[in-house]
Amino acid sequence: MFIKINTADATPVYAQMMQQIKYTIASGTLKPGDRLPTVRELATQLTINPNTVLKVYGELEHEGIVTAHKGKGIFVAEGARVLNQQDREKLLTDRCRSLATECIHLGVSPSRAQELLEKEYHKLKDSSNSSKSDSNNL
Amino acid sequence: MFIKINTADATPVYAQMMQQIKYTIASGTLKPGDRLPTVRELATQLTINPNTVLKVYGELEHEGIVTAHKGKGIFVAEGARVLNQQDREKLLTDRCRSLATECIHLGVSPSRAQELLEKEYHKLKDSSNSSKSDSNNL
Amino acid sequence: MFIKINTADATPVYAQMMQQIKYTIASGTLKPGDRLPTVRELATQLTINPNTVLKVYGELEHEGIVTAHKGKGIFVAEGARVLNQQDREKLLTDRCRSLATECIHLGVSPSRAQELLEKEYHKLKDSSNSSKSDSNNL
Amino acid sequence: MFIKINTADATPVYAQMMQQIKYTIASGTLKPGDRLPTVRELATQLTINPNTVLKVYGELEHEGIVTAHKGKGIFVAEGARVLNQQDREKLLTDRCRSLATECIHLGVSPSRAQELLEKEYHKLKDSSNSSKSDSNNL
DNA sequence: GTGGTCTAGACCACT
DNA sequence: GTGGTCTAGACCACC
Repeated sequence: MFIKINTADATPVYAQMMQQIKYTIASGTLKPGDRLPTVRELATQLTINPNTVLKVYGELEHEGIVTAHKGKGIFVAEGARVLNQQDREKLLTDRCRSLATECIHLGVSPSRAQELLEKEYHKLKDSSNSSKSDSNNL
Repeated sequence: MFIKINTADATPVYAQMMQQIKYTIASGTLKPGDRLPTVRELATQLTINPNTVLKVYGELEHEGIVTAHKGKGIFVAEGARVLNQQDREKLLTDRCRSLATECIHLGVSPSRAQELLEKEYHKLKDSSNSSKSDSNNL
Repeated sequence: MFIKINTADATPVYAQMMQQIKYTIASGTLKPGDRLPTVRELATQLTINPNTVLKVYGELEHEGIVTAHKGKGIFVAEGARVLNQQDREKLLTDRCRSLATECIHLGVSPSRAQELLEKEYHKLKDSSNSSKSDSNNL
Repeated sequence: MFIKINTADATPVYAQMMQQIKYTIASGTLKPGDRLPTVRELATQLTINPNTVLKVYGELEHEGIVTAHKGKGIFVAEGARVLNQQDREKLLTDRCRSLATECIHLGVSPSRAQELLEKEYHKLKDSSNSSKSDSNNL
């Protein structure tokens, strides 16, 4: 699979996994209805505890990104949107504030960040629309 | 003052602080020999526990990025590395990709994120300019 | 504390706890800002594992009913509403369907259930408005 | 047919089924000697695994509520207890209190819940009446 | 064999 | 001493 864990990073393992799974789905590498690796598969592959994977999948299910079916597996949700406009704005604002903070510390102009954001966004969109040339864009 | 803690982020407070201080030094905004805020200043300003700040400074000193001088304060070490523009862009690109991922999952347009980014950036800038009585400019 | 776990019940321990904590808050026995028992307290008192309590508190935080502060404790949230209208309706409809199902099986008219619902609702509301006579209404 | 499974509920499928069958018998809707649906019927109708139904019937037989006759089917046991009106109200009151609790946390008026309750009740009734070709009336 | 609950206990982040 | 992450492993519900 596609996940890399950096245990040296202070970011919790489960948070790293969530970010990367979200990315994989956003990029179209995994599409609605697709089955994700089983809890045990991911756990053994990443040499982490199954409970950690379980937590990740639980959180993703809470966010409406995947749905679990006992005895069957975990699947990418059919595009269900869960958060309302207000919550979305709040979440996004948090993220943007963090990014703005980094711009300041790195001494990079926000317009450059905006360019990069747009570029990355369209990369993701393009790769999710074309099922074939995924590998180029990762 | 430029440090902003995002409690919504899963990243621990101390890690956020370290990253931001490192970046500020890496960008050249803080130069070798510059004095950092005292433990007490930072703690009261960010409304966090002094022990947390102490830990951050201890860790930074351990990494050779700052050096403590008893009774004087904490200073940026002489050997502190400054990243070039390319390195900084690479770091920023990672963050922008994460943000783009969130945009897709939240179903929000990138232009909205760009607006928010700009808004948050200027908010941060304004708040740092208006606090002229800060003892230093970290 | 106020929680009773029935291990004979097929309902998971964590679900029983959530229901009862929600009830305690809804009834006003616990008010916004009040501190809940610590993870370890609840765990030892109910002779269950701290992780189970942690899961309960985590879920409640997800639902916006409590907020956690590291090193301080867990507190009843200040009345934050998280779900949007659509999600609320969905959740409530599920609950009503379950209740309707029980009415049918028990051979009780829905109007009787409606009466009981109204009665219980006002009991909760009354007990949350009057801080003094709580014990009577439990 | 009267059994409805609510997958959103944390209560396991088999437990929901057992409760509903017990209640139907307790209310006198199903009387001693009445025949229950076959395992296969119930499984296909509720789109669940036959093993789950098998387990439910096995458990009910173990509790002495039904008796299996090879080649004939499953029947309500002669000694099955019928609850009086008061017992049934007590059960229902518990559920109504839970629903009232949810109303408060969701910030929804009880009258809205009452509407939904009525709506769901009639939906269930209609669906059970329209399925005349069901082999029995559980 | 799949996801999910629960236990037991180590270790970390923060006050 | 607080909540939170992670591990290790048993057992259950469901397919």
